[in-house]
Amino acid sequence: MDSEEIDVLEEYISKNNLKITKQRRAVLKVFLECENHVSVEELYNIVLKTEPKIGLATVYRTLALLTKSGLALEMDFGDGQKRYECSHRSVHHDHMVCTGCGKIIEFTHPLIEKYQEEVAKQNKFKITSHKLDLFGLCQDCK
Amino acid sequence: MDSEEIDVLEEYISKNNLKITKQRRAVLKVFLECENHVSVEELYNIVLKTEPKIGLATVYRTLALLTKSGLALEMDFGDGQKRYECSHRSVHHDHMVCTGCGKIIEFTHPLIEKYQEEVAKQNKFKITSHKLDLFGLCQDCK
DNA sequence: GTTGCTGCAAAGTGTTTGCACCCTG
DNA sequence: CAGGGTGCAAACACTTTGCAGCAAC
Repeated sequence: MDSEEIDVLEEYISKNNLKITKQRRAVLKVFLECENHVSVEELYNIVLKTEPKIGLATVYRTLALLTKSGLALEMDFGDGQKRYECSHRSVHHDHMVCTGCGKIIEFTHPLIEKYQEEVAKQNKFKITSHKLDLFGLCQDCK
Repeated sequence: MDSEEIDVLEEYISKNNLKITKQRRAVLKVFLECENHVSVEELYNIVLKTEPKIGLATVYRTLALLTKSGLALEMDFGDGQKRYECSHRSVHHDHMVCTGCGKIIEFTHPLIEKYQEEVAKQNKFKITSHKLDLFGLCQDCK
C-alpha cells in the first residue's frame, strides 16, 4: 500500500478520535488500486475477495470517511449511483462519458476553465467547484 | 394555456396513439407556468391544488411523456432528484448553482462550447450532449 | 475497559411498475 | 367499447441508520 495515502488517512483518523481497522485498510487499498470512477458496488465486490465478511454498509461508511478526509472525490454522472475517484491521483479534470460502452475519458482545457471564471465574474458568482461532462460516443462506438 | 405547447403535446400524442386527459393537461399547465428546474415533488404539490386526486405516479409518467415529446428536459444536479425545465423556453444553457440559497443562474458562453468541441475532436469523441454546472455562491450569499 | 466500528437487517429516498377500474377517442 | 390512463400500493435500486456484539486504542 502506498504509504502516502495511508498517512493521510491516519492523520485524519487520529485528528478525529477515530480508529484504524482492517476493513478500512482493505477498502482504502482496493480504492487506491482500482481505476477511477468506481461505484460502491464494484468496490464492494473487489473488497469481498480479501475481506469476505465485510458488509456493504461498511464500504459506504468508509468511502464517506475517505471523502471527508480528502482522499476521495464523490462523483455523480446521473446514472443513479455514486462513483468515487482518488483526489490525489490527478488535479481537477472533466469527463467525456461514452454512452455506448460507458468508458470515461478525462480531460482538462485551460481555456474552458478561464471562460468559466469570466462568465462567473459577469454574474457576480463565486465558483467553489464545477463539473463538466460531455456525453456522446467514443472512437470505438461511433 | 399557451396553445403552442399543447399543440406539440397533442401532436406527439396523436402520433403515438395516446390520449389527452385532464391530468396531463393539468401537469402541462403547471409545468409551463412554474419556473425552470422544478422537482417532481414540487410540481406534484402545485398540481394537487387544481387536481386534488392526482397521483404522484401520474406526475412522474406525465413528465416522462413530456420529455419524450420534446417539451421537457430532464436535469440532474446531483441532489438525488430529477428536475425538469421547458425545452422551448430557451436554447441550450448551462447552470450556476448557488450552494447557499439554491438559486440557479442560467448562462451560455460560446467560447466554452467551442473549446468543448475542440477537445472532443482531439479525443475522437462525438458529443451528443453536455452538461456544465458551476457550484458556488451567488451575489447575495457571498 | 471505553468508545468507536462492524455486520446485519430494517428503514429511508426517489422512482417505477402491476393491477383493477375508469375514461378518451 | 377497445385500449390507453389513472390511482393506489407494492416493488425497486441505492443509500443510510439502529443496534448488539466486537475490536482498537
